[in-house]
Amino acid sequence: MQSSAGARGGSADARLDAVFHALADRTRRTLLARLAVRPAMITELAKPFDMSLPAVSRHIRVLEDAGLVARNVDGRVHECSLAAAPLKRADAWLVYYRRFWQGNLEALERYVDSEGGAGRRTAARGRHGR
Amino acid sequence: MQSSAGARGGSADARLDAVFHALADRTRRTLLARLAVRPAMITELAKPFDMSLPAVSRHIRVLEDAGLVARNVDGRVHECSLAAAPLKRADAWLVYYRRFWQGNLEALERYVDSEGGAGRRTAARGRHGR
DNA sequence: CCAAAATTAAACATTAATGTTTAATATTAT
DNA sequence: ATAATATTAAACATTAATGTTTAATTTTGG
Repeated sequence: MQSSAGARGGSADARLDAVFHALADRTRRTLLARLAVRPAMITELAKPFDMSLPAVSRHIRVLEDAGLVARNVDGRVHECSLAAAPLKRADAWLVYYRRFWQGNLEALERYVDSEGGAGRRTAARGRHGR
Repeated sequence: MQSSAGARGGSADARLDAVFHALADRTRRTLLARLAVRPAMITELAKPFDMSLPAVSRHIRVLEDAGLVARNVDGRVHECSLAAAPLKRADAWLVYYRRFWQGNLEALERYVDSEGGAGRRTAARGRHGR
C-alpha cells in the first residue's frame, strides 16, 4: 500500500494523536456521523453548520489528515466519504482498557495477580478538591 | 457535592471532547498505560518522562479533567489511579463505526441489539438468521 | 523548629488550533 | 466568453495547548 494523501506517514503514536485529535471536536464528529450515512461534497457537508464554509473545509481537512475521510475530486466537486480504518486503530488502543469498565473482574484479577501488584479497583475513587 | 474539576459537568459532547483530547497525546496515553498497571503518585509517574515535573503534573490534570484519572490526596502525596469510565463513553461513540471496518454484518447486528435499554429499536431484529 | 519532599502556582515563550473575511483557482453551465 | 459554483489559499485575530523555570505551599521526618 502506497502512502498517498491522509493518515499515514508518522509513527503509530503520531497517527493515534491525529485520530484522537480529529475526534476531539464536536463539529468533526458530526461530520463523520453525516458521512457514515453516505458520501457528500464539501458544500453539502457544510450546510448544517453555523460556521463559514472555509472553516468546515478545514475541519474536513483535519479528518482527512487523520485518514478518517477519503476525498474523490471530480471536477470542482470534492466528494468525501468515511474512511473508518483509523478508527480501528483507536479502537485497538481502547480495547486494552475495556476490561476496566466491563466488570470482567476475572481478567483484571488475573492480570493483577500476574503482576503481583497492589492493584485496586478502578471504579470511582475518592473525590478530590483543589 | 460541588462540581469540582473532574469529568462531569459539561454536555455529552463536551465530555467526549475532553476524553478524546486527553487521549490525543502520547505522554498522556503513556500515563494511562502506566496507571493501568497500578496507582502511583505524581513524582513516580513523572520519572520516566524527559519533561519537567510541572509539565507531567499538568498532563495528569488534563487526564483528571477528562475523568480518566482519579486522585486521592494523602498528606503531600497525590495518588493517582486509572478511572476508565470515560473511556467507556469513547468506546460507545466508536462502536457505531465498528461496522465500517469489520466488514461483517454481525457487528451491525450487535450494535442494533445493544441499543436496548433506553432507546430500543426493533427494526433489524432477526434480519439474517445466523 | 527546619530542611527535605511532593505538588501546584506563576510567569513566560512558542506553537497549534479555530474562526472570520476576502481573494484566488478551477470547473461548468449559459 | 461570462457568470455562477465549489473549494482552497491568504491574511488576521484569538484562544488553547505545551513546556520551561522559578516561586509558593503543605507535609513530614529529624
